[in-house]
Amino acid sequence: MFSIGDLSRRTGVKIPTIRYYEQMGLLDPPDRSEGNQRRYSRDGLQRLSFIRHARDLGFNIEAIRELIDLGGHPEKPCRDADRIVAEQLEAVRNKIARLNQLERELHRMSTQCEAKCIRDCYVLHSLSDHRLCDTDH
Amino acid sequence: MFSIGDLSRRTGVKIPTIRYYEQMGLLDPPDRSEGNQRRYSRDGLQRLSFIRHARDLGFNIEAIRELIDLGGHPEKPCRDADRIVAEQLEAVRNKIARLNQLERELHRMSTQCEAKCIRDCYVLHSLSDHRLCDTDH
DNA sequence: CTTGAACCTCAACCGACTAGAGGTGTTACT
DNA sequence: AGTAACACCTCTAGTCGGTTGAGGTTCAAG
Repeated sequence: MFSIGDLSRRTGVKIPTIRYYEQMGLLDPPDRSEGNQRRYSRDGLQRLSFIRHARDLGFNIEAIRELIDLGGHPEKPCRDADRIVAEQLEAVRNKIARLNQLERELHRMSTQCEAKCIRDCYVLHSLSDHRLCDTDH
Repeated sequence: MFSIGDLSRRTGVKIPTIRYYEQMGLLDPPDRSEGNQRRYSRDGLQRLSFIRHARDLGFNIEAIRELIDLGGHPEKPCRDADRIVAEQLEAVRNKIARLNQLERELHRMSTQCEAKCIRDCYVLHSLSDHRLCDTDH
């Protein structure tokens, strides 16, 4: 049996976050000690590791709930799990594309300013005037 | 003079968001009509465009506040503006690096699963077992 | 003068936590 | 058995950057 602190140390998930996951229904309410403290089984630990890993990969709480549900129905086709991952992959790729645009724009801003004072600062001018931008955003 | 709706249409910033920016001190409280409705000058419109552009580039409210303050002191050196942009550029690059890792991992998950049902689904197995990952996250 | 769209304020909500107050349980050591 | 230190409990409120809705007022066209 593990205390909430044990789980926290083993998974790297902070204690209040573990309680939050319980409240959100991602973790089943564990047994309690005589003094009402949470006592987790090895299953509870594995479940939390799963959640941690999924969060690290950027899945939101709702998606994780779905993935957990799927895990409870081993006979079902894994089409749904594939779909959830595919959606997440697309979301990540979109973010990357967007951030690459921003990176170019910011890099351009930071290298083109040769002014000595704010009055002529390229940074502030390009923030004020969209036409100085490369990409449309 | 522009109404808040005019500003919204011209900048693409939603009306409650404009009021929120005012509350956050990014926009000066504008004049009001007889009936207490906001009436913006061309300056107000430009200020909001500036904010919109900076938000699009990912600057947070605090950074935008700093940039606006800098704009009010044209004689100062633009070192501070450069620093803010450089910080943002680094933050964006870090996010990109992280998302590229996730992209690889998710892509691997989504292509390696050839199972027909959840029991053998590679997706769920790799979420459960960190050792199946390429990168450390 | 009326109608309907646009506007006002205020409060609550979103996601995914984090922080703090005020109180109780557990454990190691004497 | 007592005590000190630390871990844990619940509950509330705060974070960021907004969004949503209720309930009421003003504006502009016909």
